[in-house]
Amino acid sequence: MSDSDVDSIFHALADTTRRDIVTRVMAREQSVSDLAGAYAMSFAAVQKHVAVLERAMLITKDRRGREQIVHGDLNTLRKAARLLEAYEEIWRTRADRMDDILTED
Amino acid sequence: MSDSDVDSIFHALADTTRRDIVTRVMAREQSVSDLAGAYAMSFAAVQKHVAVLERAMLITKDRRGREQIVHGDLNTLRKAARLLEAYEEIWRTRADRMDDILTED
DNA sequence: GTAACGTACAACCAAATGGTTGTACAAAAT
DNA sequence: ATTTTGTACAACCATTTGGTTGTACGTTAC
Repeated sequence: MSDSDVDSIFHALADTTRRDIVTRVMAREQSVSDLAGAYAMSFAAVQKHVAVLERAMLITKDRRGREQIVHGDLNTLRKAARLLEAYEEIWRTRADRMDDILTED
Repeated sequence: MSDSDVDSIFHALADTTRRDIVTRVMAREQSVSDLAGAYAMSFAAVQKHVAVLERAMLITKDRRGREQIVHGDLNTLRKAARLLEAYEEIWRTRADRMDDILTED
C-alpha cells in the first residue's frame, strides 16, 4: 500500500457525506441512485463522492442491468484501522522505553 | 465528537507528511523546528502541517522556553481507530443478518 | 545591548475540492 | 418505437489546500 493509497483512503473518509455512504453500503449494498436519493444534493455530486470512495477502494461497484450496485470493501477499511492501531503501537513502545528509563536509576 | 471534528481528523491524516509527523511525535516529543528540519520544505510549510494536526487534536503543543514542543495525542487517535472499527461492526452485523436469512429456509 | 534562534502569521500562487447544470447514452418500461 | 430511468462525464465556479517568501516578535546566547 503506497503513501498515496493511504492519502486517498483518509481523504475519502474526511467527508461526512462519504462516511455516511460507507455506513449505508456496509449495512446493505445499494445502487448509486438509491444513494443519491438519500442526500440533499445533485445526483452528480453523490456520484462524485462515490467515485472518490471507489478510487480509495473503500467501495466497489458492480453493474446490474442499468443500475450500478455499490458494495463496501471491508478489506480496505481494515487496512485503515490497522494503520491507526500502528500509531498507538508506536506510542506504546515509546511508553515502555519511558518506563525503562524511569526504572533504571 | 461532531462530524466536522471527524472530518478534520481524517483530513489531517490524509497527507503523508502529516502522518509522518504523527509517527515522529508519537515516538518522541520534539520541537516544531526539529520537525521542520526533517522535511524538504520550508519551516512555514511544516508549521502549517503542525497547525492542521493541532486543529484535529491529533497533537498538542507545549511551550518550553522559546521552543514549542509537539506531543502526539493518543486519545484522538484511539477515537479515529474506533470509528473505523465501528464500520467493520456494521458490516459484521449485516453479515450476521445475511447468515440468518441464509439459514432461515 | 546585540545577534541569533524559534515561532507565528500574512500575502501570494497553482492545484485540487465540492458543488452546480447540461449533455449523452444504454437499459428497461410503456 | 418512444419515453423514462440510471449512469457517466464535461464545463464551470467558489473555496480550500499546500506550498512559497517576507515580516515581526519574544527568548536565549554572546
